[in-house]
Amino acid sequence: METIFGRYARTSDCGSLRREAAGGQAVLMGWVHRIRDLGRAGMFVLLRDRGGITQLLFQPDLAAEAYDLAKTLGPEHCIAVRGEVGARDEKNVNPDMATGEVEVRVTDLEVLSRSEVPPFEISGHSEAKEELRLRHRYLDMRRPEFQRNFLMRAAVTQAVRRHMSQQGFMEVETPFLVKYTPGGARNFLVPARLKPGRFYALAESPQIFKQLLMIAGFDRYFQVVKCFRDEDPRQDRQVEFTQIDVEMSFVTEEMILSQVEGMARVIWKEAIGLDLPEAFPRMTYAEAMSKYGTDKPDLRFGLEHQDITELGRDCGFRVFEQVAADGGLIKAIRVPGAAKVLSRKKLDDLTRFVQREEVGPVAGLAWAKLQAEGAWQGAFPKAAKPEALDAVAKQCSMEEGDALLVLAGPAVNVHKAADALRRRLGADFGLIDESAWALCWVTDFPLFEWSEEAQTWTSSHHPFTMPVAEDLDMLETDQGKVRARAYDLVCNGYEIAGGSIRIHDREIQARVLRALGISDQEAKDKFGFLLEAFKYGAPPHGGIAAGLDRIMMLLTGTDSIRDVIPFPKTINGLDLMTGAPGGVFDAQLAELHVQVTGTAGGTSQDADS
RNA sequence: GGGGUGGUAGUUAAGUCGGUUAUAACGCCGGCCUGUCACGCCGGAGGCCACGGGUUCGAGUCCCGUUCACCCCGCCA
Repeated sequence: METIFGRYARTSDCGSLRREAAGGQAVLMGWVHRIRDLGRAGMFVLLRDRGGITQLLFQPDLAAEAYDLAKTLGPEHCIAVRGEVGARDEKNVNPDMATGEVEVRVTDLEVLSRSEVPPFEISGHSEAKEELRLRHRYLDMRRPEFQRNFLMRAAVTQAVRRHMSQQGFMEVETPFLVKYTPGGARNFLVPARLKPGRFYALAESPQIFKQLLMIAGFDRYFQVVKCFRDEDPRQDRQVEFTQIDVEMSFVTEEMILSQVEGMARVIWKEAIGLDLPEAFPRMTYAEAMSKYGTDKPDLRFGLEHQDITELGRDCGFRVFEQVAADGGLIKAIRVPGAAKVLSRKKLDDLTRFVQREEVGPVAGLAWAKLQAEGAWQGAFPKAAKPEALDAVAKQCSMEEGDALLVLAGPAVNVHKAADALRRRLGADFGLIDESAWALCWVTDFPLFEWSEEAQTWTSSHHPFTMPVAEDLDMLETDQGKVRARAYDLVCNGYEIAGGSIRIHDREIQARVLRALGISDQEAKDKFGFLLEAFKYGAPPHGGIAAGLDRIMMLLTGTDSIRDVIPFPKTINGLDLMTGAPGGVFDAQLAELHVQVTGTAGGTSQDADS
């Protein structure tokens, strides 16, 4: 038997052979996916590589030596084979396989690398625990679904680069090691060996640099770039993640939004062949909060919130009257046709759910059912004045057989609880169209948020966000009402991009910084270089950053961004495969002039214990 | 920082009220099988019940702590 590797090149990958190839010679290399030994009939081996899976046939009559060697194969052995492509008989065709019409009748087999029995089945159907899969990430990534995800990601990234370049954007790299700036996300810190006692920060985004690129006259910039944020990871958040970062000069919101819509169309087309609409619907932040209780509403289903605070003010139902009097919020969700389905037990369950949402106190969950012939059921309708009840029913468009769920309490809590409740109901009642792509712009965010902790106004977006022109007068007087020229792109309940028009006017910038309680000296210390740059003819500019990981999570239909990041970290920020973050030796710390005090779980002395 | 769920064979899970030798499926190993495709049949091996304490005559099971994974809040665009 001839050796194969180094002597023959692969004739194709394992996903390419079709009936037309029958009769020809094939050389394939890949991993043993599955083995079916039928004794004297021969041995079927599924060979897998990035391209797909091909069935190999080993028979004693065909090639005794190859057959005997094949008997020693095990799962995940890496092999090379050579043989004739055979068309399968009609009755042996496997319609579920892309290569199901053929098989390779192997005459030569070379074992390139044997494999121990892997810790979990790559070809299997039962999912191993996440912990184990992350520890052996390179094995998990062998699975065809994973390879499909990453191939799609690569295709999307390429399509974005191609499209953006065609649109006149230039790709520019910005530094990761940057100056620490307080506010916003917590930074990872990197000690500067050459300047003892000083630290770099890992960039949480290229924000300031892309603005400087605009001042530099680059006009249109984009970058596919890693960002670092030392905050607790989540299903849709990692400490390091990838943004498609975009900035443009001489633009208005309209131009940026339409540019991003074009990019999104390219992405969806490339990834799943879908044509998104020319323009996406828009709603203001105020509308989103009012109807959905969140700034990233899932628009694949209804169940909008109704604000019935005014109707509750003098309705006869004590709880509501009290909340209205206290300046709280009352929100109702009409659940069509749910009067029967929402049993007492189910309602109790939902009550526990909204109170368990750790959203702060809400006054429980009131409910009302409209039965046949206008008969009401529930504590609220029983206590409420008839005219108040009618008004509520009218506003909520109640029909017979509907149920109404009502939350009352402090506005922030009610929004949060009603958002959670809406999503829960949507899922429970199967109202979510899983095949839908509900993209939507949310605009007119508040410029500032009050921070209880710091007892000061903070930027909702960042300090360089341009206020809406007609709100400028309120910068000194009514900061909470000032709207920002900021926008988010939301898809199916996930924020997938966010950006703003930036301030290019030094006077407005100074007023915003003052509103944030940042003194001139402080501003100079923190981002003096940017303010300095604004002195030299800064063009009007704005931009956006899209979360590539989240977009890929949605497009691949996976439920965590971990599934579209090759080497993700756990919820504790650990890399279970490499053991990062690991300890370091004292000598390294000494060189950095860094001392470690608290060493919970591992000392600095035994590196990588 | 807070709340929740979980960790039992290589894997996924079951394990009753605290009580004999800890089950099953898949995988693995050996054998059989002339067309399988999640092949099938027969047999076999495989366990520090996450870790550390405690209660008890006796702990996989109860209690306390630790740790890891996942979900949520805080945090984070």
